[in-house]
Amino acid sequence: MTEHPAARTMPARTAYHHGDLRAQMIAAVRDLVETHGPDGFSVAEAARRAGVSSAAPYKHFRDRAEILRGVVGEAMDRLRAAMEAGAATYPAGSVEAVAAVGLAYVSFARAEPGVFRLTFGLTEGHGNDADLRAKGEDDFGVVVRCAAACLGLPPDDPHVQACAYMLWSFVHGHSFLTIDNKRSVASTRIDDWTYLMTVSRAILGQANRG
Amino acid sequence: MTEHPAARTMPARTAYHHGDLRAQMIAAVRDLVETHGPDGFSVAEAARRAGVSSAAPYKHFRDRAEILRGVVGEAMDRLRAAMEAGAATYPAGSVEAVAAVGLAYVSFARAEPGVFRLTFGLTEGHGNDADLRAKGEDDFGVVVRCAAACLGLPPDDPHVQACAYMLWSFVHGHSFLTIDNKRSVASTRIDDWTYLMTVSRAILGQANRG
DNA sequence: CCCTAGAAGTAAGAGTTGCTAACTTTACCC
DNA sequence: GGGTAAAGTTAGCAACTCTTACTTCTAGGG
Repeated sequence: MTEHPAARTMPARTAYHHGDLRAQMIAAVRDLVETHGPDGFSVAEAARRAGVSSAAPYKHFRDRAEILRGVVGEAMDRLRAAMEAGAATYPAGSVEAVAAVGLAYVSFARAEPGVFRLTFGLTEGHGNDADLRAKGEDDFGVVVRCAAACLGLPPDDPHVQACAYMLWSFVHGHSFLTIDNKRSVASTRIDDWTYLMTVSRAILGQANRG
Repeated sequence: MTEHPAARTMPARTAYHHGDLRAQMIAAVRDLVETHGPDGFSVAEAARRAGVSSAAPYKHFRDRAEILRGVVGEAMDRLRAAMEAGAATYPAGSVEAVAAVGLAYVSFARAEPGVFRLTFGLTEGHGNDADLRAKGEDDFGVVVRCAAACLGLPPDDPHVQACAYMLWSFVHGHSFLTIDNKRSVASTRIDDWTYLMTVSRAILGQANRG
């Protein structure tokens, strides 16, 4: 799916065995993370699934952590795409568009809890990675733009930034509690959409109507 | 600190070498998790730090996961204590008390990001653990009671539950984004206390003044 | 068309880890 | 004191990460 830097230096698709082990490794790891949890994967097992020796991946990744970074980067791309798609289903500037972005976020977490947890949980090694940081800002940018459109303010307005951050932490927390099953602790069964609409309205309205 | 079940079956403090390897293991793992990240610990290294052979821990824990569960359980106890202490610094029923609970939560995450991440991130193996589940409900109970007092409603009121859940997901998300350094993505530098007060007021006020 | 550089793979191995099995040491209780 | 059981030890297996040295395939220039 995503085009990787390696595609530049490589004739793409015409190599020793696969020609595209990097992408296949990422896919395999994504699968493993999803089925066995974020730490329940091994590069050995992923290599096995890709049909190569356990040393082969090290021609494409420096170490285990870099493989994870690859998975996370790809996930962040997909998350952003999902958020943008969500926003696009409602008129720009509407509260619904904001809520839809949140729904896309939560849906992603629910659909791929392992990858989601990995993406936001394993920031030990790759927290300083410039590439991932940029992707993170891109993701946040979607929220910011929606909030800005809704509030009728420029995206760099401090109020917009504050609102976007609030929305993000809300949705992020909700996502985590959902996949951690902590949600059932509260005796209420809240519908995602109405929940997100309520929250979005509360946060955005607060600045608007004041 | 915390009294463990093992203390019952054991003469406590008068054994082979330590008499309390279980607690020392938990402490060692907590340290390792804090310094090397949630997956950057090994039971071998923890045992080494405790001054015992790498097989010794298995007399007290079934496996690696159970050690983690021990650390998480202890952390949840401390988190609850911190939240209760926070609430107690303001008059019962005040919005400040609610915000203080949130501040305790965020402070805990900031002080022990590794343990915090472990507590809420590693729900793969021990998500079904009854003990941890109970502790999680206890933690949530603090929020519920504060919200109930603030709203002047019984704790089992659906509205209280919904508000408490909202508050929790908000604070939870904020905590995670904070320790993930995602916070600096937003160009605003928000003070924790005013942030939490704003949020608490918004969520609780919404039902109150309507 | 060959031949060479280098990318992409393999096999073998060092070192660490999780966990088990079998044994030993210690403390308590009668 | 002797028996019992908890709490520790050593030894060892299988698996994993990552390295080194070797092989194989492909692309591209002369």
